[in-house]
Amino acid sequence: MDTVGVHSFIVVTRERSISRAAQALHVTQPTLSARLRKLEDDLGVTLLERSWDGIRLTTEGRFFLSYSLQLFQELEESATLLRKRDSHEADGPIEAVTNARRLRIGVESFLYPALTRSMIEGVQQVAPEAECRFVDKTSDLLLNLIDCDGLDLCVRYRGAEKPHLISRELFEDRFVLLYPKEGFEPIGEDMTGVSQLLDKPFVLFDKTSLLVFREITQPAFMRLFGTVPERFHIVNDVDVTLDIVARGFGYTFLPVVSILQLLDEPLPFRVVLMDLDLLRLPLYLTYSTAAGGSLHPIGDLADAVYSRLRSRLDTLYPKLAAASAGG
Amino acid sequence: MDTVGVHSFIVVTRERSISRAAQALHVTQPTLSARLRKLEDDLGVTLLERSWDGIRLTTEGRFFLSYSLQLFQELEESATLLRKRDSHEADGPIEAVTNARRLRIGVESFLYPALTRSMIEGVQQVAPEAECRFVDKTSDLLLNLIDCDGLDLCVRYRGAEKPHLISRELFEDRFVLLYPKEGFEPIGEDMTGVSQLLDKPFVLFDKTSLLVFREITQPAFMRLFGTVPERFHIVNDVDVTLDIVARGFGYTFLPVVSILQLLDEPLPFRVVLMDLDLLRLPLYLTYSTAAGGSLHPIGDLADAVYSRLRSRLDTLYPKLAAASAGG
DNA sequence: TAAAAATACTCCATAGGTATTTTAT
DNA sequence: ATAAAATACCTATGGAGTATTTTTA
Repeated sequence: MDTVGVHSFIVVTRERSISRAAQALHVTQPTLSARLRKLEDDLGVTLLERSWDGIRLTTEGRFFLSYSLQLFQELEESATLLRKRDSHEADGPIEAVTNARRLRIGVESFLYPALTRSMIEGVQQVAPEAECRFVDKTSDLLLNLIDCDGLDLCVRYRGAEKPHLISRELFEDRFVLLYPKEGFEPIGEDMTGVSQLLDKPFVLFDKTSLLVFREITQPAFMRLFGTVPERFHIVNDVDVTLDIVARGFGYTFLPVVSILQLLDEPLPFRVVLMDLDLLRLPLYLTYSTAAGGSLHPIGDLADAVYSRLRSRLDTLYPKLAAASAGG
Repeated sequence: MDTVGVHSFIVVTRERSISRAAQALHVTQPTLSARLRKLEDDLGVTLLERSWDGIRLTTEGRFFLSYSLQLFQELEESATLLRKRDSHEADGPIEAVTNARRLRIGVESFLYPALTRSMIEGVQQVAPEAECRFVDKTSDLLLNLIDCDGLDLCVRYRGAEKPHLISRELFEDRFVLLYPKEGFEPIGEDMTGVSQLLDKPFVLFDKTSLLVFREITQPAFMRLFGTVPERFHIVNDVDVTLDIVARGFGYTFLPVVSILQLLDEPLPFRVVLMDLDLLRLPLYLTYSTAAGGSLHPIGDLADAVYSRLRSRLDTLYPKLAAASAGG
């Protein structure tokens, strides 16, 4: 698959016609038709419904469009920045990003609001002069990054066995069901009355990774309800996910750890710890002993971050019990 | 540029050798060398330093790697999901994402924590039964999305004049300089004493868009300091940016609006409103009157969201004055 | 001399163009 | 009849392979 195909698709979508898009792209209409067909063949799906008066997006086309736009924009941006740097028009920020001495730290997106603060504290303690980069990504992407030496240290679900990687288990994460205080009967530990939730939309946390949904959430739905919810809100931020539930606009379930930062105050929603085996995920601190990390005392650093995280995570269940009782 | 090139680059990075990567990819070594050369030619920069014992990433290579991994992962994921859906292995979540009736709302990343709650309130008031999708993206990407009918409504910097788009100005955003309470002399409104900050790293909020840095932050640095900071922390979340400053680990400047959600309590850092013309950005509510939106009363919805946002934004300067005086 | 990468050269797949046909109103 | 998209066909670029050379420890 090439970028001209993706770009063509984007322009066709914007112009709402292949012929018009062909003009905009300065290619002939058959050429553009062929590009689109090739893109569809590569993906194995139909993206556009062709008709005499232009085109319409199919369901698959709508889905792929959001990816395409982001993808293309990121590619364009990185290429632009690289070229500008090459011609000495830009420097500061790229130098900063690619600085080989920088300590690069990744956190699983679900846990970013909950755990990043503790990690900063650990770094400050051991390496107060270090420059840092903090990113939140899916666990899979974090593994790829650390494997390619694009990351020094990360917190992610599931361990990683590689020669140059060290993983230490932090916690066995479980899931909690979150639903609004108003408008629902309390749901028991055994999930009695859970079906009343199906009237509201499920709030799906989706940081460009619906695969997580498929692997974890979907089987859980089948066990809980025997079906998948009909209505969804979709959000790409944990805090907004929680906000929506607190406002009574939907319900959700999330890893327990991802609500850790809220447990010091009364919770604005109801919480039930879900006792399903398939919703248990080991959480690891993984760090790299490869080239990039060697400029910092990466072992000491991992120790400091580990102990900060552990002491924070140790407060989770006591706080959760208190918060549940209080609410 | 094609995906095999990017994928080749990723594997070479992981294997740390072209020959070994060639084996892993089941192609010959010259083929892989050619792919890499083509990728470098396309980008106009050298990504790898070749040597007898393998390869090393250049500065540009390190920079491009982080983009590549994300890019490739997103592409793979979208392709996988599309194919699974096509073979009826998956449905729920993709149906949900692509549901044509869904109300799709975007917010500029800088302002996501500050404004999303008000937008949810507006939607709940007018369309309590709607299913929603909330995303945070850069202003540029939001414009592309709404232009391709991938979004119904968004809050973004700068207006947008297109036949099917309506824009209403919400606010003229300004920037605030944020620095730790401990370890610094107070900085005046006229920026006296600002140079003491150069000892600490600047905290750069970077949601995959260093272009924002180049356009806005860099000229501001030149005006403030006559130079660009030497040290940077890089973070892709506004809340973590604020955390780092609060902990005395660096300083930053941000749009005023992006700290709105903190102004109800005493601020954990010091704040100075920056009086530079180049740091004034009009903020707009933009919505689409094209196909997608027509299933909702999009005009009414925009009105409700607009008035919620306006009343929230009206509290900003009074609260900021109170918070600054209190700190 | 051994391992890694680059170069030279051939072959074939395919992307792009022009001209034409099909489809729907 | 018209506007949009698909099809047929030709050409030229370029990506993949094999065989060989260069580089450096």
